[in-house]
Amino acid sequence: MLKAKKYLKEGLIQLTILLSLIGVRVDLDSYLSGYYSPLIEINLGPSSAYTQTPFHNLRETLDGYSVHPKCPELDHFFASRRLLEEVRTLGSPRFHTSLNAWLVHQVSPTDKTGSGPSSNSSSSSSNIGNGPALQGSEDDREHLPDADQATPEAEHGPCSTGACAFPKEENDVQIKEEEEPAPVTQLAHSSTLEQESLLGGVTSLSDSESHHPPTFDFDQHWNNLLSLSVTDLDGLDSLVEDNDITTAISQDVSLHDAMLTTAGSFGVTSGQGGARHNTQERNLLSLESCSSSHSDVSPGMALGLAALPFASVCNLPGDEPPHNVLSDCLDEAVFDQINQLGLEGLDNMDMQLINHLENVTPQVLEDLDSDSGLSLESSSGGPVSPGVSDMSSSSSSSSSYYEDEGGATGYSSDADALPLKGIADYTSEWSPLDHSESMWHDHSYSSHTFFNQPSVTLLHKGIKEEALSDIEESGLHGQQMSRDELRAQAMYIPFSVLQIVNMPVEEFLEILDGHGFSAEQVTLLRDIRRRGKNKLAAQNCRKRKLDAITGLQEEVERLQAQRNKMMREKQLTAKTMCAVGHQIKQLTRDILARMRDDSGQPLNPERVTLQCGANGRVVVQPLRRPSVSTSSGNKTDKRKKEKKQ
DNA sequence: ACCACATGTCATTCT
DNA sequence: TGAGAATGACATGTG
Repeated sequence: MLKAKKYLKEGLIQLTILLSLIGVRVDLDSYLSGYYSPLIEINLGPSSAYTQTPFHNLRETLDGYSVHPKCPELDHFFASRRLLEEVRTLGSPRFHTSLNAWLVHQVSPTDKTGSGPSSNSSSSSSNIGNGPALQGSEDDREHLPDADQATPEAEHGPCSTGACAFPKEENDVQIKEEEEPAPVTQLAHSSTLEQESLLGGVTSLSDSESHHPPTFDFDQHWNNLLSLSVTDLDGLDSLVEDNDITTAISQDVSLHDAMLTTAGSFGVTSGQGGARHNTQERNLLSLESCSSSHSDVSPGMALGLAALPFASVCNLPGDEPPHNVLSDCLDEAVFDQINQLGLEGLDNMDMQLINHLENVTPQVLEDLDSDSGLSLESSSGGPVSPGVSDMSSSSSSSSSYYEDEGGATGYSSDADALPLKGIADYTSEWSPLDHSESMWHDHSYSSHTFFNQPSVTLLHKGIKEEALSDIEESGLHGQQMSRDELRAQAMYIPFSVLQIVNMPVEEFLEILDGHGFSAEQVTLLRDIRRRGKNKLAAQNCRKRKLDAITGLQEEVERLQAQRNKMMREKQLTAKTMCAVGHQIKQLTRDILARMRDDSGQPLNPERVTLQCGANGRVVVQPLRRPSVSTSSGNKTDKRKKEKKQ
């Protein structure tokens, strides 16, 4: 019954489309709002049609669910999605691809045998080689009672009808991913062909008997469009695990449920459940670890958003339940559409995605989080190392050694990865560790080689201040170590400068109080920390200053360009006005030359002129002599001046 | 030697 | 009230 209802709606939609092609608008909102709600009209002129909620409308919904308003990735994501939708509608003005999402249910599970409907690569063939695309829909509409029988037939693959010219579609999803860089051009191409085929379909509706069995040309056509939608929804399609089309249709599983049930097990085929699920959850831990405050984002969601342009996951509010963050904000209709996508090769795609995520290094994730261009805080290990988590977790402070706020916000090094207990467990070892990418830009005081050493043995207590001065004066160590490093060594402070600077203030205060440091050592520790913080602050400040200068320069250029443009427009307008004035004058002369006064003499253009009134009437008016008027005016002015005097 | 630039440091103010 | 961020000014090293 549900299938029949769907096919009835399909027929209605297709009828609506047909009617829209001839300029008749049909409001299916009330009809379909229960299933495809809400419907949104896209006014595309004479062929406007009602369509289902476009995905980009989720932006507002997401706003309602407190998605971080400053998330640039999200902005980019929705902006690009909106643009893509606009391009799609431009290229295919008669349909909105979202409308066709549920038609993909006719994709057969037996498509693995090579007869399945192509979601993307078959677009050209189906558009070119096959006749009117609407023919299939017409047949579909005529065979609505046979919809249940038609579905299994469709499951045997549309290529059985001869409509598919690309029989090998086992990895259509992968192909989709590979061809993703050129969706717009492909879309434009397919859209043009689509229009042609649609027009052909309109003209050939009457002779439907001579055409192929139902739906497949049309379905492939829809699938072509849908494949783009699916490409757009690549962050979601991995959440659909059911390949069985009939199951997808009959069970009516919402994506909401799919997200919850397949969270972390995206793409896992039924029956494999457990272990793989855990494995993928583990895989996602690295993704989640990019921000500890977001650790409660569900793996499924994380993966789904990982497909977004570098995952706005990290900016999602961590205190939001996962389904509240995404699934609640997704339209129910979108869920239905996506749920019903019988996507072949989804497992393959998911595994690729998983592998891709596994290959994402913490450094990459850190780069995604950090918007700073400074190299000082980018370490080889990155802040997303487990050590950081350990440290921050072991720390009683809420802050971390690495403050991920963008810019030069912290001394970043592998020393940060040391658990604090390990730091506290000092005896005679320094542990600056690998600072190959550390913040030490001070070419005057330090060099990277010092930090490349895995560990530097602390100078033992026998070394005196003189030794320090000797070291400082000596070329080698004096060049390799910063002043504060030397001072710290000289004062037997068992912490590296990085540790001193980056540790939370609570830890720092505990160390100052609890380790029996002398007053000089405490002062030095405070100075080292202050200088280190200030060094970073200075670097940030300079970066901001440069950015501000750059921004101002760009604005100056923009304003100059705008000024030049306006100047050109002004000149052009002046020229136009001059030409128009000249034309008017010439026309006036012509007209006056053909007119006669009461005595039958032609009007003198020197004495009269034509005036166009506000009501459109043109009258002849005597022309004032400017010399007379000005002279009289001057006389009156002179009189006024005399009166005043 | 001079200059431009990068970077560190200090002092100060503000949050 | 202290920590830290921000920033101007100065010092220093480098090319």
